[in-house]
Amino acid sequence: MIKITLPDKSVKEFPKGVTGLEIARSISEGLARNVLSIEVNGETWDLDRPIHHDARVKLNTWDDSEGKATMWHSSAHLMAAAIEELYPGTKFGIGPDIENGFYYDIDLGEKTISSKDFEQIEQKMLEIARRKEVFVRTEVPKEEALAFYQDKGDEYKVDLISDLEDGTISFYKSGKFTDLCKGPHLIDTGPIKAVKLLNTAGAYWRGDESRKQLTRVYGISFPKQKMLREYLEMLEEAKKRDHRKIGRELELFTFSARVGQGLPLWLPKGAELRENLEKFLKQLQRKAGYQPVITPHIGNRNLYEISGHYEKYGEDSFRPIKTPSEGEEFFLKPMNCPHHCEIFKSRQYSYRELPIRFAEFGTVYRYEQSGELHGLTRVRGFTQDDAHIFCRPDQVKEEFTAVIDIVLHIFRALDFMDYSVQISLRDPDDMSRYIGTEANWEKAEKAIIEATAEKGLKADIVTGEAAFYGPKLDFMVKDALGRKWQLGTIQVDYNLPERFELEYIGSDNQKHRPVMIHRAPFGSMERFVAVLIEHCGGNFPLWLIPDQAIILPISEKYEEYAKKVLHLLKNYEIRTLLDERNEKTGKKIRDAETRKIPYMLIVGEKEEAGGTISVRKHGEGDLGTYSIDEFAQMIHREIDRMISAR
RNA sequence: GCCGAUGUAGCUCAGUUGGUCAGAGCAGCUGAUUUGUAAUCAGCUGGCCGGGGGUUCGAAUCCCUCCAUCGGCUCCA
Repeated sequence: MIKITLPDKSVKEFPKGVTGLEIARSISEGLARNVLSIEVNGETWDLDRPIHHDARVKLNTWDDSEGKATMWHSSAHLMAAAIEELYPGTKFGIGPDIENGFYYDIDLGEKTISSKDFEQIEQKMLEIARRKEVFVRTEVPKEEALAFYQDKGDEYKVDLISDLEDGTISFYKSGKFTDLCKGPHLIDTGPIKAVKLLNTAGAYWRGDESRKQLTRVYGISFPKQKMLREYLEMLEEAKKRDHRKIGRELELFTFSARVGQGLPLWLPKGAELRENLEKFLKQLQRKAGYQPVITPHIGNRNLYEISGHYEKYGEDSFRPIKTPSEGEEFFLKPMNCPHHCEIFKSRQYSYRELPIRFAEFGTVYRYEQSGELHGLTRVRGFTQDDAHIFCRPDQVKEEFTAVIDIVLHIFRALDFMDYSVQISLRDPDDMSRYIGTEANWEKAEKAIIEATAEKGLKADIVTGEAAFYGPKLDFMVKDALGRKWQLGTIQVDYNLPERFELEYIGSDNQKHRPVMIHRAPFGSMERFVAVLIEHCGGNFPLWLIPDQAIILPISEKYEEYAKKVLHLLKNYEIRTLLDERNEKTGKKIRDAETRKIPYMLIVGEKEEAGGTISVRKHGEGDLGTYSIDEFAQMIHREIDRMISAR
């Protein structure tokens, strides 16, 4: 007998060799019907794999992410099986489960596959699923596995197996389809009741641009048809929050092919929104001891040779601008730091003056590959809410944590609580990608890790994601469709101060090298606004929104009174519009609701007589009658509540 | 940049196999209406069917090419 410990700490005895399915059945028939995989001492196993030793186990159902993963991984095999039947000769790459569903990378040779073919594949998948094909695990020696795929002519699998360690290699077979796979899988294809292929994409073999591009087919599956329907509805809902759609509807920004792709044009409402954000941060920065600086949009080639940007990005970036007679070369600035370094160099600093904090909403231009551009989140010209802190080595941690505080303050003010934090370190196996010494990198990475821990932030540590001059702490947020974007970033840099030979005079009257902290709490205004739009669905916080209120006169008769109210509210610094159109009140309300204006102020006979306004709140409805003063106080209180740190 | 898809009025979309196919709703303009918490009525304007080239007696529709957009891949200072 062996002892099996369940998640609730209860211990049950089973005969040696008991399987997950048998454990589930011993608990209840219902669980046995719904269980998808089992975790044995933290490792996910097939339900029919015998357990020979005492173990902690957890039974995974659809409600566990591990259960979904098992389902989706098996669904990837199911899709591959369907594709192999429909398109004989297809070669298969990899087919994992992902956060929402699964994909399989396939090579169809001369054939192509597109969304038109999806239905046929889905039908075939369901047909196979209904047969309840059992997933059979077999283990074979490496040579045998290689021979199998060499025979089949599938060079991708051969490539995969060649990289595996010698020994036995596991295969899973269900029906006619056999696949190299370490598992685990469902018992059989039965639980897969609903499938939907979502899209296709080109994907380089092993993520390497220089290798062949395979066709990646994305799909998702569910144990119930209803769940699929709900998932598709959810996707539709998410599309409604897409910043590109809302940006157009609310007239925030646009693009023009004539101006150039990836170059956003901010419309008046969008510009006002952005200015409100900038004002907010400028105020915060002034309090935190930042000094504004302003630098030009281009810089001499020499500047970027010193910073290392030229070597790193010169060839892949915009071409230089040349002066006609002197033959000088200038680049559109890709970053503000080199300019700020030169500002620091413009005079001598004492250790007593540090830290020096230079802040600039600096617009930068980067060549992004055309296929990478995406609304406001990935553009070729954007404005960073940039600042560079030049400090003494002993001030790094304190300055770093102070920046974290600013980022978190902003996130709170915008009710932006669903973010993740990532520490990006260098790739120790490929130091050629970076500038600077080992010792400097170690110091910088240590500073970030310690400061982050001190602030109690739970950060994922990712190697190989650092900037070329230093490690980063990034704040990431998901968009409406679940894609992750980097917003705020804080970077510790020992390298650029060396390259620019930055110095300050220490208490010992000697020259010392400062440390630089690069930081941008929003990241870029463009990307931040994009994510903000999707976060609030265009219903911006009251303090930020361009138009806070709109006056809706019942008829032309009350226009004079409406103008008086408008004047009063403007004196209260409430951003107010007046709808003077010759329309019925219902229409004006509908339009104001569509424009997502927070407050609608209806004025007619009653209001004019009493010197009041009828207040309707966006998305909520009639709030009743207020005096102008009362309303103004209410607005200001609401705003204060939002922007004061909670 | 690569793979795949898409491109018809400002916006959202119809347009059958190439042959009155240049359409609708909203928006806009002009009038009428003087309006009380999500759409008042009527009339009108508006499109080189993304650009260019080709096939054809004839192209929004088929082919090539360029541009832009969308979904991924790669990249992201």
